[in-house]
Amino acid sequence: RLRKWQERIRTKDAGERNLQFALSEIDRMASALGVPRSVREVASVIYRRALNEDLIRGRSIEGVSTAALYAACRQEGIPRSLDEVADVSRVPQKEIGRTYRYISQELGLELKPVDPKQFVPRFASSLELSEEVQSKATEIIDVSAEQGLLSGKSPTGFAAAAIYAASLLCNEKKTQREVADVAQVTEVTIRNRYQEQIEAMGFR
Amino acid sequence: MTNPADSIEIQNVVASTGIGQELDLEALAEDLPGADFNPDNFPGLVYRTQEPKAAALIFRSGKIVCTGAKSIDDVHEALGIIFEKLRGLQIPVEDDPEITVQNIVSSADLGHNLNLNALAIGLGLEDVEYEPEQFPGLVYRMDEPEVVILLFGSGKIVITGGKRTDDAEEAVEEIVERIEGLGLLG
DNA sequence: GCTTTAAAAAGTAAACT
DNA sequence: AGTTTACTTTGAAAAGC
Repeated sequence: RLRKWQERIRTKDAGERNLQFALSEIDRMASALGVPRSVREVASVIYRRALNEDLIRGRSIEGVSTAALYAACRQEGIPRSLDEVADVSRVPQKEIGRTYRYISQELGLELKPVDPKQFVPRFASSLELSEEVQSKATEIIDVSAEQGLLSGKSPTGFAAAAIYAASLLCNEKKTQREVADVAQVTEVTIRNRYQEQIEAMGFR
Repeated sequence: MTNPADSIEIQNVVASTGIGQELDLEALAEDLPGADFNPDNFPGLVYRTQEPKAAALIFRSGKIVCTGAKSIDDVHEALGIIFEKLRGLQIPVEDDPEITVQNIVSSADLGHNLNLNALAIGLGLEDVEYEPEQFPGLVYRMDEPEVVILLFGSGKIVITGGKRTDDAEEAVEEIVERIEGLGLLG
């Protein structure tokens, strides 16, 4: 009947519009975060998969879009923290985290925990630190993680402390506040992780 | 050489029951000293017992949820106190209402630090949630017994979701076995 | 899904002194 | 910088939006 046709067209249009909205949101947030086009494509694929698996029911399109982008960044090895992603999304950080865990589980993404080392190049370059500081920070992360200090710790805080320590060791000192600001953690967290890492490195 | 199962401590028991009688919570809030009732926030009336320490959510239907008790005996004791209080208010309460344990939260100590990163991969990413950016514990959903275990870097763990006292003990034995099998227990 | 209750684990954070 | 308080996670029930 005519009504059924109209309804089908309406829902098809609505679905199409929703998909377009989601993809444009992914694009907007990805631009704001400065992630490469390849990551946006991965995010779009994740979003479409979530759509096909009917994972959006009961959740906001914006939330799933943001979570898909967060997951894509991780999958591509250039993670953004939930804080950073939340800054460019209109969905609260808590919901992004929950939605990420949900789609990650349902789609079987099986992403490994974020490696703090993956934050080093980006944080260090926005602090205008040298290549030398970056490799020192990477070494500090490896050594302290090897000694079991990473378990349960936030990867951003862990990376921030290592960068702070490396900047001191390489005579390119940045203050705890400066590092804390780019990593979006507190100075207290940097101080705490820094003490443990310095000890693990055999300094002090 | 201490057995991790011996370190198990029950931290909280959640149980439900009912008195088989509808209640006027507005009136009950007046007659029960210390009762909290904010129907705009939540439909249940909150009543806390001191000894044993527990909190009860009392509903208009006469159904009651008890939480915060440290043992199943404490749940029965706390609910017994509440039943008597209600009878004292001339409210008819069934002779001995059936009490169903819904969840037991326990803590334990495996006695060794854990490499949660290695554990996440070893236990299988499909059964594990480990997002240290959001929470420091690794969440592991176990099939048998059907419980959820939170594992921390210190080796301390939380077992929840079980309904029987034995669930925690079986879960600890099972998780120790699995971690040892992976060569990840100190 | 949310609301409320309780308790543990450990990390992070904010408000004070 | 140190302390206190509080929030993150897990699980379950209750009645109702």
